[in-house]
Amino acid sequence: MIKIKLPDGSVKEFEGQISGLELAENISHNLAKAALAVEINGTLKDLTTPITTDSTVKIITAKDKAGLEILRHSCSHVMAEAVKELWPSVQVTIGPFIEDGFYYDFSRKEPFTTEDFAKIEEKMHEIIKRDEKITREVVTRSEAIALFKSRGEHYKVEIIEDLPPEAEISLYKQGSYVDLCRGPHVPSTSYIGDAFKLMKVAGAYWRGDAKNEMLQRIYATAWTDKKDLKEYLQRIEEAAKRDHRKLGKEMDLFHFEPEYAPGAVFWHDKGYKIYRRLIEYMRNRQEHNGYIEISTPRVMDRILWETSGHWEKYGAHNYSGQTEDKKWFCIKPMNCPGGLLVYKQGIKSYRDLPLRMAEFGKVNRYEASGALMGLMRVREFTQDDAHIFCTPEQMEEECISTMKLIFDIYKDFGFNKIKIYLSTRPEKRIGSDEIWDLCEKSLAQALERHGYEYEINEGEGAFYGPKLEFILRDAIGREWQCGTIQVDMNLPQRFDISYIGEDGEKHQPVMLHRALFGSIERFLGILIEHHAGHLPLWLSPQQIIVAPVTSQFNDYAEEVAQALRYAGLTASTDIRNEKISYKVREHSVEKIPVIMVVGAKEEADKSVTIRRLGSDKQIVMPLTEAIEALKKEAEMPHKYEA
RNA sequence: GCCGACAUAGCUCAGUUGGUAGAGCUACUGAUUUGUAAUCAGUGGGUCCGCGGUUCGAGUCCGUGUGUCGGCACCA
Repeated sequence: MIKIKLPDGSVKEFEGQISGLELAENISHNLAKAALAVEINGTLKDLTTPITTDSTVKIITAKDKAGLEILRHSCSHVMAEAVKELWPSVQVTIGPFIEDGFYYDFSRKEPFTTEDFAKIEEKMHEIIKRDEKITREVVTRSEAIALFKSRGEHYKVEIIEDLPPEAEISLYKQGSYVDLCRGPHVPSTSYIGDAFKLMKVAGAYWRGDAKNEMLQRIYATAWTDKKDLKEYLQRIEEAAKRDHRKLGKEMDLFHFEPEYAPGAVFWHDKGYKIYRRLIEYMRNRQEHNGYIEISTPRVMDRILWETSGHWEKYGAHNYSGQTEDKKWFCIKPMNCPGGLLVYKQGIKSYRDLPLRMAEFGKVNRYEASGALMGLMRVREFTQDDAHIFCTPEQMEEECISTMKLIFDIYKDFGFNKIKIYLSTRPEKRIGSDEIWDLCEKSLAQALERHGYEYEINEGEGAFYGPKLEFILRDAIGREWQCGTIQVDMNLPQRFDISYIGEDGEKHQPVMLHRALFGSIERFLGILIEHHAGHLPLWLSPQQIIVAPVTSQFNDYAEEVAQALRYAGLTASTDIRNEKISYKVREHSVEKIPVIMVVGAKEEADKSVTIRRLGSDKQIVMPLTEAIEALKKEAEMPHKYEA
């Protein structure tokens, strides 16, 4: 007699062992039809797995996140089977589910083409129609190795050989296809349905290591039904419409010169206005949070980065060169040495700490050519950098207040969902383990004491210290890493900085590196995509266009624009001899937030007709009222008067 | 950097099996005085990414360099 507890709290009793499928059938016929897998005491298993002891059991369907993931994983096996049927000499490697779908990495000399996609998809539909049973089998290590060797699957053999000795080795079979896999999977191929699509082929290193061979990765998306698939494809289209590279051109914000300055931004008037506005905002917030601001040279002797350790680790990614006097200069790739040199001016007392030293520093890094991506990844960018020098006792409080500032600032830009990662010591690092222990512990403590949820990124810290990373989620659900706080006890040591403590003795301060936007360029790109170009009024470089209906009202249009400008708003007139619909269209494409149309009526009663970007409603109101409302809306959040 | 695709007018793109480059928008000129996402007509506009090769002949084929895009690796 075994007892099975179900998610609704009810308990069912059975004479002997029972499989997930039989259990589902026992609950309801519909559930049995929808069942894909089963969760036994918190572990996902195949539907056919026998339940032999008292257990808590949940039947997994495509409605569960886990169900959809299993479906995708099974679909990746079907794709691999299709590829093997079409090109038997191709070797398979790994094929996990991912967000929105799955991929499979293949080893094959000839590149896969998009024409191959149609063939593969057709074969997959065929396999699904065959409704091949998917079965699990546990084998010994030597049996598994022999099997995959005989099939010429050398990557699989390598995976098995690297498995820990105690690992259970399971095979999943469907038709003539066998894969090494932990599972679970759907019971047979027909469960997968037809809501999948091969998306793209890309290179990927075997085991994620650039030293290894490059495989061909086929990405695909898979859903429970066609409707979800269609929605997903529309989501991708929507994301393409928001692409900041496309919008940047349409809004005339910036351009690149791939020939002369790859990865460096040429800011146009409007783009630079936003850029300056972001700095103005951040400067304002920092000044009111006890920061001072400095500016240090962009070109300095490379000795500084040899001292910091950056040269050894990143030398090849720096811009540097020798001058006539045989010195090696380096365009700064980060601002820290500059800040440290400013700190070293004069003697610091414990009374001077915490010393929060900000710098909007332009830095250059020779990023790998393949890493460049619009404003998101560039070779020349501006950090909203700051270095906080403090005593070890102040460290936690400084981390907390910086975090509070970060969340508050992101809120002003419309980002409310923020993830935190704690990145710990990497393999290649400087400093003793004792220092690392202390730094990591204090960051974790700061987070936990104040109830922040976070995840750990093992080994992803900077080479001089652990870091907190702040990831924000945009309007269409994409995640971007922006802010960071890094605890550093190594550079203070290397640059030999100190303060005089209450005891009259010299002590070494802790250095926190922090950036909130991260890079102004990148943050601006994220903002464009987040708002799909519809920037809030306070960030818009051109807030208002006043368009007269005919040239008869040019004077009144100018009068309106003048009044708006007096109120501190950015307003221009469009007195071109064009139809009003033409002007509306053009300024809408340029993402101008407010279009004011003026004609006889408006001139007569000193009013304006307002059309807001993204709406086709027309609102008539007195000019004075409009100015007051827009002036209020255009105020920078958290603006403090000096 | 690696794998793959791509590079044609200011922009978006077409260009057959190799035969001497085209559309729409933009710009310019003129007409039109217009009430909320493209008024009409005319005129301009090209190192077909660079270099080399094959060929009687290359935007088209081959090699190479540069860059862009999609990923991977990297991200102080």
